[in-house]
Amino acid sequence: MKKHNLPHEHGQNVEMILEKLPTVEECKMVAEIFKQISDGTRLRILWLLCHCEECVSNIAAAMEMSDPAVSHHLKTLKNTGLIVSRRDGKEIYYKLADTQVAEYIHQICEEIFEMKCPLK
Amino acid sequence: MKKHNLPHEHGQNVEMILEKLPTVEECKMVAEIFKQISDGTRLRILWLLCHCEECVSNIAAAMEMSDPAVSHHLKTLKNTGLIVSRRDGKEIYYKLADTQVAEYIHQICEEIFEMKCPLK
DNA sequence: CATACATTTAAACATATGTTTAAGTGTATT
DNA sequence: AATACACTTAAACATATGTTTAAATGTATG
Repeated sequence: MKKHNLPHEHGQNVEMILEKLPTVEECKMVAEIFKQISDGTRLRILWLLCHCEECVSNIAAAMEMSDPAVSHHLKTLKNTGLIVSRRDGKEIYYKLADTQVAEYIHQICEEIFEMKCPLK
Repeated sequence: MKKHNLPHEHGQNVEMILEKLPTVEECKMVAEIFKQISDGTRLRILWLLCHCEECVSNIAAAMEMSDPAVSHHLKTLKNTGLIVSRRDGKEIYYKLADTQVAEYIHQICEEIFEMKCPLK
């Protein structure tokens, strides 16, 4: 239980809150997940993979982006464990991972898009 | 309704899904929100402001960071509308904004920390 | 086994991001 | 009005990130 020496003392009980403050390491880990959907392109790719399994060329075509650019994003999404891949012949298919975190991010995507675009 | 000419045709009905694909602009907007919690430091600051209203010096002390660094993050959080500020004398207090999106991000923070740290 | 296709890797680049240091602004106190 | 305090701004910097182009890898097909 670390003692936080705050320069100012106001009425509130901040010490108690600071005891529950997540550590720098915890925050880094969690932020890493959100970093995946902090880029418009990658969020869009992830949205697609939340709704179907697709190969790289098709994802690239849907995004109107180059294959290497898409491949790069797929790699980071995969490294974070949000998506998985399988090879079938010449093609490699990507889709959302079947994990608690991935499903949670999926849910967040659905909800936040509804929130920002209430007319749809 | 745009026609997406995909290079490959697999069994699934991707066209129907692509019609619902959020636009580049929508994704950029939404990603901008997640960008706020895609940095460990900023996520930690936001966590704190989800739980109390505090002045810059105290936030900086709690984070063990310099005032300007914290001030910079507060500015971007404020620009995105996730936090608000008020001056009281010499000090400026920041806290979570009272909006649907801010409350939603708050909720996400709580849940994801529980998810990543099930022992707490 | 040579060729074409699907994807990844690597190098190069431009841009964005987070932090520091120093200077500037605004508010209270004497 | 001079000083101290709280905070912001600006400049400078290092690092990270996203994209392109070209080359490399892996897989199927004639």
